[in-house]
Amino acid sequence: MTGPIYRQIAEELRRRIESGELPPGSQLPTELELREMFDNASRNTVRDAIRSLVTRGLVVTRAGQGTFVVERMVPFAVTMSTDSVTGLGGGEGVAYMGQARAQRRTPEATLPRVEIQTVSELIGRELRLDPGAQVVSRHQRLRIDGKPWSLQTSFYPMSFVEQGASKLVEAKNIEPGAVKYVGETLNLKQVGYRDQVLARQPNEVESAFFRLPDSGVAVLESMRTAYEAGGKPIRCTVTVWPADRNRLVYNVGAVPEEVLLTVADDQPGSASVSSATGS
Amino acid sequence: MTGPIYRQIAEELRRRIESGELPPGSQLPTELELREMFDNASRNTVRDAIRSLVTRGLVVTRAGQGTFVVERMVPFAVTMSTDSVTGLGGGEGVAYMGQARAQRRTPEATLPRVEIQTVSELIGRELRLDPGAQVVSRHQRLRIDGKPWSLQTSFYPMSFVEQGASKLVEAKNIEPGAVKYVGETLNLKQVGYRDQVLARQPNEVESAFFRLPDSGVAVLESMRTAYEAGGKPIRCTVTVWPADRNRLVYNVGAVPEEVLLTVADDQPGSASVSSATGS
DNA sequence: AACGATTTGTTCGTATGTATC
DNA sequence: TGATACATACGAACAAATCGT
Repeated sequence: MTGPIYRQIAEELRRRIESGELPPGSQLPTELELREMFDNASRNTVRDAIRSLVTRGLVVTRAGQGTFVVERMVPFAVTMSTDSVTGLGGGEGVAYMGQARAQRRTPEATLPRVEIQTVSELIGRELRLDPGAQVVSRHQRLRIDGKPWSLQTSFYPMSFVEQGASKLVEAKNIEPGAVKYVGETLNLKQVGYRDQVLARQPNEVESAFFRLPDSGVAVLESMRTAYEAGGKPIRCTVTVWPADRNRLVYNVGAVPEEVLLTVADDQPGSASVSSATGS
Repeated sequence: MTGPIYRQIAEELRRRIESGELPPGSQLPTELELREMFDNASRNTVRDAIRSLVTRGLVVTRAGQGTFVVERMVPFAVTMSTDSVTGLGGGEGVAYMGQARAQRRTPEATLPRVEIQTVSELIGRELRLDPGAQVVSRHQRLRIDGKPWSLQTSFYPMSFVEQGASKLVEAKNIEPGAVKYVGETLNLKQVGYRDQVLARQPNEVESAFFRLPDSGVAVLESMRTAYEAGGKPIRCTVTVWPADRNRLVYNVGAVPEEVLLTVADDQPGSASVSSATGS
């Protein structure tokens, strides 16, 4: 056919996977078997083909065992906003909102690791602080059913601590919720927030914590900046999830209640695949 | 050190890139030069190291030219929701909202490619249609400044057409906006929507349209389901963007106006990198 | 616990093709 | 046209992980 050999092999395997001939969880032929199947191509050529499937997230390789079609777990729906039902006017721990909605699963968080840092350029712009200003960062690792789920870091202006919100620098959970605590202590009420959502490749720390394979799985990152009534930013929270088992849900305006309780249980990409077919 | 040679080489190169010693756009040493730099490792070993950097999105290779540190373009902020300023109670083309906000850039869309399909399981669940029901799909490709930007497909129940919204099956832009047209024709008013955001590896069509490299760049997908006052879904829109040059912005509640107009111009991952450092 | 068989992972050498300048 | 640089392909050997005996 056309194109390099490793690509032809990869395409053929992809066809068999997507047709269901190689169902999720099943083992691919070994590299030696694939060699024979494809005109005695070199083992390295077969491995190039497999590598391209790994990068696309279609298969995983396990040393000593074989190569397997990925079994996607049920994606977890993280509710990021709900106008109608919850009516979250101001108070509660916005950063924990999604976690609290863990349907039928039990979330747990490590104690926060608290640091006082010179603000980065990025966070400084969000919190509208001068370069060189100090911020409190509170970092947590969250798990669901014991499995790593998200990494989260919240940044507050150090001035909040000086003005009396001293619990911010304690490495303990702030019980009524950090936003509520800051609101009560400093008389600041959260009236809105802005989420910036992006996807990127994981860094080393994230790969290790989430136990991600060498490649193929991106992470979703949300940077949430919360504002008080005067329009001043109160805090900035950066949360990172592995993209293969999470989706972020934003409800805007009136959304039927039964939909709000729905758990997403489909395969990602299905919609666009069908829509994009046939240039 | 520890670990395989190609990993050591990759780590060393990554260090030089992130320290600024190899700034964005600069050329890496050639494979032969890298061979000499790293204890006369095999050229294949050097290539393995570079490949891992490509997969992480740190460098790109160009045949005949060399390997270069990636230059990220300014990420485009796609506004997905604004409660306060725009006050989008119901009408306007929700799916085009983000595009209309193209700051200082000129968006253009292809004419819609219209198809009548049997509904997929995924879309059927969103639109609450029975299996086997028919839907109208309207597919568009959007560009900004002539460069590919997003792929978008909207699905409507075929019953809408039978009830009089005949423009839905015409391969032309619906001028007042499709949602408005449906609303006026069928007396349905959009009162809310639900966005599901995920990230995944691009499929073939997407890779081709967005001209994505073989690996390293994920796509962001948003599936937006719009609801009318009775709680019935009106339409479902799936939009896909390349993740390396877009971020989705959700404004909830009161967000200061000057923030709404801000263009994001930072590097992704900066926030979490600093926060995650030091386990 | 030890061993062998199987399977993927790493590393090397070499040759040739293709893109770019 | 030639030189340079990455892309593809092959063969070979040994390492490391896994599993069953």
